[in-house]
Amino acid sequence: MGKAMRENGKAIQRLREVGLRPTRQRVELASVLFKGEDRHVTAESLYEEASQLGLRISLATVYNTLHQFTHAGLLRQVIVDAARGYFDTNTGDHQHFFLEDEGALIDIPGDQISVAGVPTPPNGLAVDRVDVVVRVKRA
Amino acid sequence: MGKAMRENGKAIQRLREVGLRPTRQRVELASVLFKGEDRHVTAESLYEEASQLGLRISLATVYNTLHQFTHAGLLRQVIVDAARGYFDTNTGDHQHFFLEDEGALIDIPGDQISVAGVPTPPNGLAVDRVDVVVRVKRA
DNA sequence: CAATAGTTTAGAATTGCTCTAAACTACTTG
DNA sequence: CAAGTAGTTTAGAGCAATTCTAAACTATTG
Ligand SMILES: [Mn+2]
Ligand SMILES: [Mn+2]
Ligand SMILES: [Zn+2]
Ligand SMILES: [Zn+2]
Repeated sequence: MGKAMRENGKAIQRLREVGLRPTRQRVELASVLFKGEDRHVTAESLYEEASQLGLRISLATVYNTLHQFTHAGLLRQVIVDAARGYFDTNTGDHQHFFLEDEGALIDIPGDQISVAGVPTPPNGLAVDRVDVVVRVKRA
Repeated sequence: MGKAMRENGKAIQRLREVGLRPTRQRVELASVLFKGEDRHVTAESLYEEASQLGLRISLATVYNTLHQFTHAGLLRQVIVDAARGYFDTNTGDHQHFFLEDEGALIDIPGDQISVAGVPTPPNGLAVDRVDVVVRVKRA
């Protein structure tokens, strides 16, 4: 029994838990995304990576799957760049460094950073999330 | 002497100060942008507004002008939505509520909100800016 | 095993934005 | 105050990221 196969087993279980049919494409993408450490991907970068690994999945499916995983709570979206959407396998409370030169994201643990003094939202609105982006550049 | 004409006078002065030729298009857009209170616009929304006012300016010029004003320090860009770029007439230190349902921005004064515990950036990098976006939704 | 509901896909479409290069105009200089 | 020229505007083409469409496919259920 290969390593990929065991990874796929875990992915299938995970997909069932959140109510998504474990299709070949979803299982393969979940295996790639959740295999090792937390990571940040774009649709295009994940499509590239999957293609490199020999997985045959269309770009449209990568987009669909990223959104489905996000709705299911397996991923979260990070908005740091007006040109490109990022998806994050770390769904816990945390913030980001954004390396503007290379377009890379680095996690900042949620308990390390704190935002104080957020005013009460305008009437009828509730805070959904507070995002902190620390934009960094070559010194 | 009409009100618009006085507005234009101020706009011309302002453009000269930052080294931009006061062309008809730049003067008109500056008048619209800096007439009253601080505001947040998208290229499309400003183009719409100018058109409504009978100002004849192409969309390409609106894009060019927004970028030129930003480089000149008259505007700043705000990244809150992966699909659309926002420009802000308030260039001072402040943060934002983002109303996800309507795509609107509301300023939070910079002295009201504070971010503590930002870690030292990775080697060779320096903090350019710390952005806080408070995403709010219908309660 | 059907039947069916959900999924994938190629390719077209859409969106927000940038580029090109030709026409135009603000500023300089004689 | 005429050129001259450097900078500006613009229509339209082009582009990159993303979404849509609708026909082919597949996981699940009975
Ligand atoms: Mn969006
Ligand atoms: Mn886009
Ligand atoms: Zn992250
Ligand atoms: Zn603002």
